[in-house]
Amino acid sequence: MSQLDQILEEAVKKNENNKREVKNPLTKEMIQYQKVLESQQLKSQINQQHAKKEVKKEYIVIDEDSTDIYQQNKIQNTQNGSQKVKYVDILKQRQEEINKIPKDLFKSKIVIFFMRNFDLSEKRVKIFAEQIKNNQGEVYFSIQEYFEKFLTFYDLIQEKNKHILFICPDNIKIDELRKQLSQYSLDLDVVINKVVISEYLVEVLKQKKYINPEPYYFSYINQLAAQNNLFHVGQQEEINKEKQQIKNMNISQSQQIIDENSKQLSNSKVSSDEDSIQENSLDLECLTNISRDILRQRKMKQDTSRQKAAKKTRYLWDYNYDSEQEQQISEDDLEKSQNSDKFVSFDSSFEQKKAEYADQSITPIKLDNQLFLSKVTENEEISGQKINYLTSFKKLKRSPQLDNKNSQDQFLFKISKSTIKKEQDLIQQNQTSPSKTGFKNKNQLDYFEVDSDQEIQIKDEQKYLDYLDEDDEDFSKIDQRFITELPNLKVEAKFKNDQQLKSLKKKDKIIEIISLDSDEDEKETNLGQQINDQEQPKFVSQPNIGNPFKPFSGQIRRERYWDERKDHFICATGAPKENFNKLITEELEKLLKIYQQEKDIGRSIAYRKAVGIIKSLDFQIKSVKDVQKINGLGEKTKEKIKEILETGQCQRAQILTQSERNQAIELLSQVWGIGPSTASQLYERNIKTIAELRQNQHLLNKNQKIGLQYFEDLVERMPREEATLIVNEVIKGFKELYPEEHDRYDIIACGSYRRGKETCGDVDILICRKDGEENKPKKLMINLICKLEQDGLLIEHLQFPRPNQYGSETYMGIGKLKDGKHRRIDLKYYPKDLYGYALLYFTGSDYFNRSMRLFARKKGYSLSDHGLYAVNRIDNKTKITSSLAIPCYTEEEVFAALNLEYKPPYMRSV
DNA sequence: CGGCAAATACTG
DNA sequence: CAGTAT
DNA sequence: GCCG
Repeated sequence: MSQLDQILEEAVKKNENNKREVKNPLTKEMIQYQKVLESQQLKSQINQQHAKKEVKKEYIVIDEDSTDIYQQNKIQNTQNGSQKVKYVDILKQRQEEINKIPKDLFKSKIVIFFMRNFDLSEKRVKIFAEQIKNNQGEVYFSIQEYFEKFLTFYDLIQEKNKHILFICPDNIKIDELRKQLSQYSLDLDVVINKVVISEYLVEVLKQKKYINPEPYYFSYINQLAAQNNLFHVGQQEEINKEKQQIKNMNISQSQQIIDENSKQLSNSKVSSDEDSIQENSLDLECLTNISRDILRQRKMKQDTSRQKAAKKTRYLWDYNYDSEQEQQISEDDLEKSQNSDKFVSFDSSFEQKKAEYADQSITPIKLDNQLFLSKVTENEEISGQKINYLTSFKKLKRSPQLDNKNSQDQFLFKISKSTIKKEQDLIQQNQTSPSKTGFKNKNQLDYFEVDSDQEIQIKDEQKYLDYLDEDDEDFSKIDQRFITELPNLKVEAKFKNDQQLKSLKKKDKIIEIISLDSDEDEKETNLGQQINDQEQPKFVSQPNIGNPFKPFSGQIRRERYWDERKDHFICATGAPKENFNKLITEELEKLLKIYQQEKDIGRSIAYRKAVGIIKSLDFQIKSVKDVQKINGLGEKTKEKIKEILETGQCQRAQILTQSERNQAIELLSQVWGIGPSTASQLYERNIKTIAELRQNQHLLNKNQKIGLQYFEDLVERMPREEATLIVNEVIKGFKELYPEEHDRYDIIACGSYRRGKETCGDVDILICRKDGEENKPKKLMINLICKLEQDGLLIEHLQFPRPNQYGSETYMGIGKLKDGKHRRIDLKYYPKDLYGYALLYFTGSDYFNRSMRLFARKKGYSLSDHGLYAVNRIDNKTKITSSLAIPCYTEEEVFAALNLEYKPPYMRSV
């Protein structure tokens, strides 16, 4: 039995377990059909892999002449003679392709290329430029170059009405573009419809309606990929035929095909003994692909059910979520409601694309990412050059044409041969895949233990590692197994004792239900107690398990390295109760606010950090020398501190806050739903005060209008006592709603309230099951909200809870006590597994969270309100996450997992 | 020079 | 899908 | 703006 069959069978079994399979024989046939399809796919993949071996040098031209590779290979190939034609063809093809673009597109136009990080090859740009010049157009290779030709302002005015076409790389950051343009007093929003992204030039042109939407063009890179059989271009009919054939078969026939295929599979394995490792690794790749497919299918199912739920919620939302009415909603109603203008369409973009292309008799191309990547990466040794293939891969992924929302996680990562071997041994030993359903006994976990002497050297992976600034430590040896997505490698955990295993089992509901120990039965603490200002509610106490992931020496070293340096992070030091440098932080916060408004992310982060650092000091700064050596405060900041110490204020801050524009923007962005961008847009329209805004409400959306309506109340911070009253009101409502179950839930006010502040901007209320069980009454949140609305607490709803993939729900609204003012109220429900993470997150402060997350990141984890995951970051945008979070049931455990000292909430006000 | 926390929802 | 807001 |  091949490994494929095992996986498939497992998937089928899982289906059975999940009661998805009906006894209807049709379903069985469908599964069988699926199996056949998959095995066919496998076969074709293998064939392609074999074919790949023979023609190796074809794919080198991905990034043609931007590097020397092209030249090198050109020479090689010229000597070789055989492949020369290929390159000539490509050049020709490129010319042809460009010729297809309507000539008058560039006629008499000014064309500016953004050459920074350009992803069009120089040759192609030259051809473009030539063509433009032939059409009486003007070409510039930077905005600067364009503006340099003007001697006087008068000259510039003359140009005003000319049409400028910007061509820029598709990886250019929109902010950068904006910045560049603003240097020349050009507003991005005005020119944006003249910006053309290079790689999908024609696609974009089509979308922007510059040219007729004729399907004559596929972007170059796609063609290249198509040449190399990476797409199924034009094969769709054949595939459909084949599919139809398989569908018409009966089970025994299809079984034959499966058998045949698996025979071929095993034959191909035996045939080349000398290359056995590679062959087997091939197998593993296929396995990965297929298991990923299965995962994807499962995810899609989840998605649809989630979409349904979302639709429903939306329906309820727009019909005042009458719970009686809800029961009567029929599928038809939902369908109708979805089609009405009122509702957002949930169609994925790929489906839309498909529909768009339907009348043009084009089948949208689906990119086989894995295959593509594997082909591309294979060439890295030949090239001998450092090319970021992953980036080019991502470009493909981002393509509007190919984009498919469900195609995330389709990366293929190299696994070292030794790892693969270990993996194979494991599979042979166990015969079953210890994937998520695995962990049948403790022994199975033990194999994950890696002796530090057996450290595996991996050179290939080096370039993928983004490990930091290291002189003394070589982190490149970290074993990639830690992050691999192969089903049986998903989690690599080693457990010190039974307790850890138990808690993980419990968390993931892995298999059997564990009989609860006496110590866990005891807890009945804090049930329904009133929130006490000082004493924090305790979750059912769990053994402090620390971090069960103790993977490899490289990772251990990495963690140690950062542990030694953790005093650079605020989350490790915390803030004293008192702020000794109020004057300084206040002034710096003014600057911070302004930079935030101006969207200067860099500076605002720097100032946020500086403010955090100063808040964390437990002494008063008397001279600059006191802060001389602190990491994070640079020259400029120190200058400003000096100025504040001497004059009591920062001149720059004063000047900036006094400007009318900044004042207006600050005022306007205090309205809930209006941020700096909207505020500055409003300012451009000459709206400077709330009264003026009230007269121009047509410019606002629903939530912004609500925010504006209660503006005067909402800008005020409420006293702590009022927040307590609101929380009590919510608890009271919850008790009345669920008289029997209420004491199983913790209802905690987080945010600045929990940090012990005297005033609160809003009330954050976290609802979480505390007795370790997890079966939430359906519609808990909706019911609670309705109830609170009936009680007169909630006045307006800003955001209604919707189900998300983690099972958490968030509600945002505006409430009011009798005789009180309107206040912002957030209600959040989190499943019990996320209790610690959620509490940590909503307690803040924002900078404390950032600092802690950054620390986690440096150590090789990813921290969010959904868990602490072991991750590997391939580049800054791509990360691979272990599928299981490190189980932390309380805040303390999160701190412990990161080897940080626990900080009580009042110390987190940085 | 590139990065700076992470994730979600809504809008147009 | 980018942008905005939280 | 600061860091590496």
